[in-house]
Amino acid sequence: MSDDLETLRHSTAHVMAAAVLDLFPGTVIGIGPATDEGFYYDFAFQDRLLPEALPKIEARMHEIVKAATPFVKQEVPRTEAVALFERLHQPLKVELIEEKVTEPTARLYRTGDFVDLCLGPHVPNAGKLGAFRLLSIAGAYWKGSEKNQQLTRIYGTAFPTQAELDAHLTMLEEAAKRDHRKLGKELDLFLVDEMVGRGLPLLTPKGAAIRHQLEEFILRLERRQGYEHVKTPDIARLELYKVSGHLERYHDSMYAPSEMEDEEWQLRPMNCPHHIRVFQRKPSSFRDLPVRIAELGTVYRYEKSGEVSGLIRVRAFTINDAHIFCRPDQLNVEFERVIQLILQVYRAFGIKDFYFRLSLRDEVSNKWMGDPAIWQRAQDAAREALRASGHPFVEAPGEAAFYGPKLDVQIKDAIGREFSLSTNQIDFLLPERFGLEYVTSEQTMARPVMLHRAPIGAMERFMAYLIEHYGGAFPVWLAPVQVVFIPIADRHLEAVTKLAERFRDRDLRVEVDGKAERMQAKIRNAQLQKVPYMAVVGDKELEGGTLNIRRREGGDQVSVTVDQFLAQLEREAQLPL
RNA sequence: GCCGCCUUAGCUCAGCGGUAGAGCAAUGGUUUCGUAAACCAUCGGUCCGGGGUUCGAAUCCCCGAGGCGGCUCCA
Repeated sequence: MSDDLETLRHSTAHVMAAAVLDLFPGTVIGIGPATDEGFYYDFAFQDRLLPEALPKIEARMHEIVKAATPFVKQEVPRTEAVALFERLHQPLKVELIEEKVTEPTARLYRTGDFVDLCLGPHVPNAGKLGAFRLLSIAGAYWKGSEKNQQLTRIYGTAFPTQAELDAHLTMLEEAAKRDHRKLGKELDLFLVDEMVGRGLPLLTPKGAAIRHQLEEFILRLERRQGYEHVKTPDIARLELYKVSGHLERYHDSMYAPSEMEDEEWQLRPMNCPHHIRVFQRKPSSFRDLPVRIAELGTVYRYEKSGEVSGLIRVRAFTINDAHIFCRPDQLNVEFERVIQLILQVYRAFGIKDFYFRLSLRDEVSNKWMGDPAIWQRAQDAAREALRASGHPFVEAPGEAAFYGPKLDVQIKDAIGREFSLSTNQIDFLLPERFGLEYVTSEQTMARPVMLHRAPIGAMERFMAYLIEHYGGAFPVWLAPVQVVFIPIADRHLEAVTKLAERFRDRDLRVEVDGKAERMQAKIRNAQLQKVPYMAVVGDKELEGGTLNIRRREGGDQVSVTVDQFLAQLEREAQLPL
C-alpha cells in the first residue's frame, strides 16, 4: 500500500470516528488504523451497534466531507493531552498516552469537534477523502489481548476514486463466489454435519476423488525424493505425550485423554512422537542418516468453537507429514531440499501467490521449551538455508512452535484471510527428550537433529485452497468427474453407457447423463458442475465411431475418434510429477 | 472461547402476530431433441431445538445448538 493510500484510509477512519461520536455521544474510542484492504476503528458503544447504523454513519461522514472540515495538527504537553481526554471521557486514549507517549508532548489531530491522539499524517481536509464504504461490524479485544475488554470494530474501505472503490467491491463479490464452502456445496465436494460434529467435515464421493488424487500425487513425489512412508495409529498412551512435552505445552489443543483398564489414551495432536518411535526401533549409524519418515497422518486438535471454518480450520485433519532425522552437518542441505520440495509442489498446482514466513522465538512468551542457545542454532540454520534458496521471506518473532523455529508458507483465502499452508520446523528438542542417537564415524554416540516438514500441510486446508485457487474448475487430473457423456436421445443411451465403460476401465472418472432431459439442459448441468469435458453422442457419432467433445472453457466443439479422446484424456489425467 | 448477526422444503430464498409460499431439484407422464434450462402434473416442512408472552407465534421475549463476520488461537 502506498503512503498516500494509507493516509487517505487513516483519515477516513478519523472521519468515521467523528461521525460515530456525533451520532452516538458517549461512545469511547479505541484505535483506528489503515489496513491492506481498508481501515477500521474500534469503539466501546453504550448500546450495541446494529448493522443498520452503518448507512447512517456513512451519511454523516459525507456531511463532514461536504463541509471539508480541516485536519489540524497540534502538539500539546503530555499532561494537557491526558487532561483533555479525561475531560472528553476517553479513558482508552488516556491509557494510550500513558503507555506509548514518551516525549514531553503528545500529537493530536482535530477534525471539527473530533480530536484524536495520532501521529498522522492526514489529508488537509475532509473534502480530500476519496470514495469509501463501511463494510462490517466485528468484535475485537482492546490491544489484541483476550484478557482485555472487547470493543466493537467497524471495518470500511476507501480508495482515491469511486471507480477504484467499485472495482474493489466487485472483486470482493467475485471472490465470495470462489469461497470453498460455497463451491463445496454447489459442486457436492464435502459437508459438515451437525450430528457428526462441527470441524469434522465429511468428504463426499466427489470430494474424496480429489483427495485421493492429492494423496497419490504427494506420496509418489515423496517416494522419488527418498522418503519412507509408514502407517501409525491415531491414538497412543498418554505417556508418549508426557515424554514429548506435548502434554505440558500443547494440552489446550488436545482432546482429553480417555481412561481404559487403568491406562490413559490420547488422541494424537501431532505425528512426531509416533515417527520418533519408528526411528528408534533400531540403532542408526552416521551412514544411515538422513532417515526420512513420512505419513499422511491424521491428527486431532480441539480448536475453539469460534475458530473452526469449512475445510480451512477443522478439528481432525491429515498432515502431509514427515520427520527427517539427520546429522547436524546435514541440516542445511536437508532444509534446502525441503524448500525445493515445497516449491516443486506449488509449481505443480500453479500456486504463485504466497510468501515464506520464518517464525522465531521471542523473549516475551514463556511457551518455549529447551535451551535458548540451541534455539539460536536452529534459527540461524533456518535463516541460512532460506537465504541460500534465494527466496525472500519475512521473520515473525514469537510465532515459532514450542519445540523449534518454523518456516511457514503463507497464502490468502478467497476472502482475503491469511493462512499457513505448508509448515516446517527445525527441532533439537524432541531428539533430546526421546534420547535419540546415532553412532558416529569415531564410534561415539551423537544426537541427530529433527526436521518436521509438510509441503502440503493439512490435506483439508490444501484442498480448500485448491477449490478456491481453481474456482472449482479443477484440472483434468484432479477433477472428480473428468468427462460427462451426453446421449442426445434415449436411443443412444445404451451405446453411450458401453462407451463410458471403456473409459472407466482405463481409470478415468466419467459419468453418463441419462436423465430425461434435452441435450442443452445436460450441457448446462455439466457446465455448472465445471466438468472439464462433455462428450455428446448422437446418431452421427455412433455411425462414425466418434465423440463430439465440448470443453468446459467453451470454444468450438471438435469431433474425435474414441481412441483419440481416450489417449488425450489419459495424458491429461497424469499426475503432474 | 469472546463480540455481533443469521437459521423457513434437498438447494436458493419470500413471508415477520391470524390456515406455511416460490423457483430449482426430486418423482410420474408427454416430448426424442445437435451444444448453457422443453411442457404438464405430483410429492416434499417438528418454519434449528427448548421454554415463555398471547385467544392465537415461523413472526415477540429468554435459554441452547449450528452457521457467518471479526477478535484470540492456528495446519
